[in-house]
Amino acid sequence: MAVTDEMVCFSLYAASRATTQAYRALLEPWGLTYPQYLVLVTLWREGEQTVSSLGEHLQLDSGTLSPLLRRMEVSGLVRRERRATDERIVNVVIGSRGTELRAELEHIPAQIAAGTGLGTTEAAASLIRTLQQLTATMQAATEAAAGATGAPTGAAAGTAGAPTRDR
Amino acid sequence: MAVTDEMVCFSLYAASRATTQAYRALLEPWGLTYPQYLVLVTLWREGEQTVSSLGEHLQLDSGTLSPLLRRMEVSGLVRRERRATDERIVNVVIGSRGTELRAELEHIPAQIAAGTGLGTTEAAASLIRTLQQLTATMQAATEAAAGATGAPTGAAAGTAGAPTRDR
DNA sequence: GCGCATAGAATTGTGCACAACTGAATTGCG
DNA sequence: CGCAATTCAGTTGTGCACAATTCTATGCGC
Repeated sequence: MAVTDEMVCFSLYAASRATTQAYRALLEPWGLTYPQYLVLVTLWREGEQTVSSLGEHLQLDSGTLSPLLRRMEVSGLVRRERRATDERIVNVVIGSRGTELRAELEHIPAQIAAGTGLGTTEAAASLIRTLQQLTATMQAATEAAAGATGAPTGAAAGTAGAPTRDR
Repeated sequence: MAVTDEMVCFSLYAASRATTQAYRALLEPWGLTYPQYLVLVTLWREGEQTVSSLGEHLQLDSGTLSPLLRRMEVSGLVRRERRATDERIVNVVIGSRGTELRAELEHIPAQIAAGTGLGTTEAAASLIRTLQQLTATMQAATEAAAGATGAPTGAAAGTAGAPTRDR
């Protein structure tokens, strides 16, 4: 039923803010935000990244990442270096402070795990699957809607409205 | 396992942004944001609210609601009236434009429902229960951490506003 | 009545998100 | 080669979130 589905969205919205809040409390001693923490974790696990590849991992665009990475560079968490062979690309590398924090923040995942209240790994895995499927479906729906809005006359438009994005 | 629980948090974060995005696409013709839509729905369903009671419903504080309601008042979506018997309290009432939109936005829940990809009402209800429990647990954990000022390394010493440089 | 504590909303300041745009570098095609 | 199309990061502008603070009105004790 429609109203129930809207409640799903609100519950997501509330739960997301509650978890971000939990991270905020845990990360506050280091002056880190949750998105900054996500960048660090990505670099620790995957190594050097471009701004775009970070954006794919975290599903964020340069409008969000650029200022975020600038702040992280100022505090020595990361370094940004233009790639010599292609000056358009910026490589994001873990910084000295970022390396230090890897050990200091080791306890965070366990603290979060304790806070979720999800007893079994299976429950968590199941929730992840549901959420990922929801995310994918919603993104597809959004793109479909974007193509349909704007009240196009339906005629003309031989120019193939979709900007052909391959992922 | 700890890493899995962190993935739950990231999935929540991603799913929340994906659903907000879907609402953005649907609400864009009316220039509404998702939080603004939530305020309208609350007023339609519950009637006149104070800023505080709205905050309880949506789990938002006055720092978020005050500017949001000011913008909504400018566009005639709501009205704000200081209560005569207690000038501290501001009653938020649906505005003329807000009343009009009730009919115009009637289709939104169904469109969202179509986008969730959650087949049965039971699946949605189950997800809602899981998310609400997660929200409650995380909020409790956050409050507990705030009270204890956790920081297991013995460091801590907030110094909020002075990011990094805690040595 | 007076003073102080408290409640409720608004303000200030920071940091995401995100749409739209800019600007530089590179690629591709004639 | 020459140049238009594309790619990538950054910038601009708006609107949440949220901590911390401020401002006003009310309540309470004396």
